[in-house]
Amino acid sequence: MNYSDIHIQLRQWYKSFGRHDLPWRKTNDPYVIYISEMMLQQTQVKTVLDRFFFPFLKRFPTLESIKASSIDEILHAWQGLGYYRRARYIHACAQIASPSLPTDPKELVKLPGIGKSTAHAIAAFSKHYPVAVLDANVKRILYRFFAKTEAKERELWKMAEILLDHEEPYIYNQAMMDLGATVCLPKSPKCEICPFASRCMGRESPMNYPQKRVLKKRPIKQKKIAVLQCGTKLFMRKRKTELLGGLWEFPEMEDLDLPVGNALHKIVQEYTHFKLEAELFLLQTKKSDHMTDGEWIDIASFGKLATSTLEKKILKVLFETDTH
DNA sequence: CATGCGTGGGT
DNA sequence: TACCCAAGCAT
Repeated sequence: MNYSDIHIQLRQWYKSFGRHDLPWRKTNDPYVIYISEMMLQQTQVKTVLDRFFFPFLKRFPTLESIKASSIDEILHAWQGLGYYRRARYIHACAQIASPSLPTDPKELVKLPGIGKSTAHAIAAFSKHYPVAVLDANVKRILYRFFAKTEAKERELWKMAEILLDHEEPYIYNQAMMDLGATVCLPKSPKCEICPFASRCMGRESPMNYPQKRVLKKRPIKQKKIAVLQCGTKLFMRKRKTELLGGLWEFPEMEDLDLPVGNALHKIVQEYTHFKLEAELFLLQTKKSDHMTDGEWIDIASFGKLATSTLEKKILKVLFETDTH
C-alpha cells in the first residue's frame, strides 16, 4: 500500500497546525529529549510543561549531573509527577550510560525504563532515525485509520511501521502525536479537518475504534496513619515498597503498637488500582528507642524530603503548612 | 499477558 | 459528579 498522498497532507497539516512551541521539540539533545519522554509516559503534556520539565532540567542539566546525584535528589525533583520508578530508572540509566546516552534504538532499549516506544522517540527526535513512534495518540489514530476494534501490541507496531513516512520520519512522528492530541481526540474527533480523513477506514464511526474496555472496580483500602510529634519534629520513614518507593511517609498505627485514640481527620487518596481512605492520628510522644526505622523530621524541613501527595495533604491538614 | 504503578486534566 | 485516561514499562 502506498500512503504518499496522506504523508504529504500530514506534512502540510503539521506545518500549519503542529505544536511547534513544545520545548523538547526545540532541541536535539538526546538527554533533554530522554527526560521529556520519561516524564511524558502516562502523563499529560500540560502537567509536564507547567510544573516539571523546566525545573528538573535546571536542577539536572546533563546526564552526568544525574549520575553525580543521589536517588533522593532525583525523587525530590520528581515529587508530584507520579510513577516514581521512572525517577529510579533515570538514576540507574545515568550510572550505566553517563556521560551520554546512545541514540541507536537497539542500544536504548537495553537501558532500564526505556522500552521500544521511548527508544524510538529518542532516536527519531534527536537523530531523525526512520523508526516509528507509538504512543497513546498514535495508537488511537491507528485503531481508527485501520478500523480495528482491538489489536495486540505487536499488531500496533506493524501498523505503525506500515504507515510510517520514510521520507520525512521526523516530521511524520511529531505530526502523528500532534494529530492524535488535537484532532483525533478520544471523545470528539474532528474528522472534518483531519488530513487522513480521505483514507481513514474508521471515518464513519471513529468512536467504535478501539472498542471500549470494561472498567474494573477499584477496591477501597483503609489505613490508620500515625503522625508522631515531639516538639516541632515528626517521625517519618522511607518507603521500601514498589508503590511510592523511596519516598518518605508517616508510619501506620499497626506498625507502632500504640493505643488507638480517635482519628482527627480522614483523607481520601486515589491511586490507579485502589482508593485509599486514611485516618489520621496525631500523637504527642517522646522520642523513644524502639522507633529506629525512621527519623525525626522538623516540620520546617519537611519540604526537603521527597514525599508523596498523600503526605503533603497530611501535613497541610494537620499543620496548615504548605510545602511549596 | 494481565497487572501494578500516581496524579491530575478534561468532560 | 464520576469517569476516562494520559508521549509506557517491567514483571
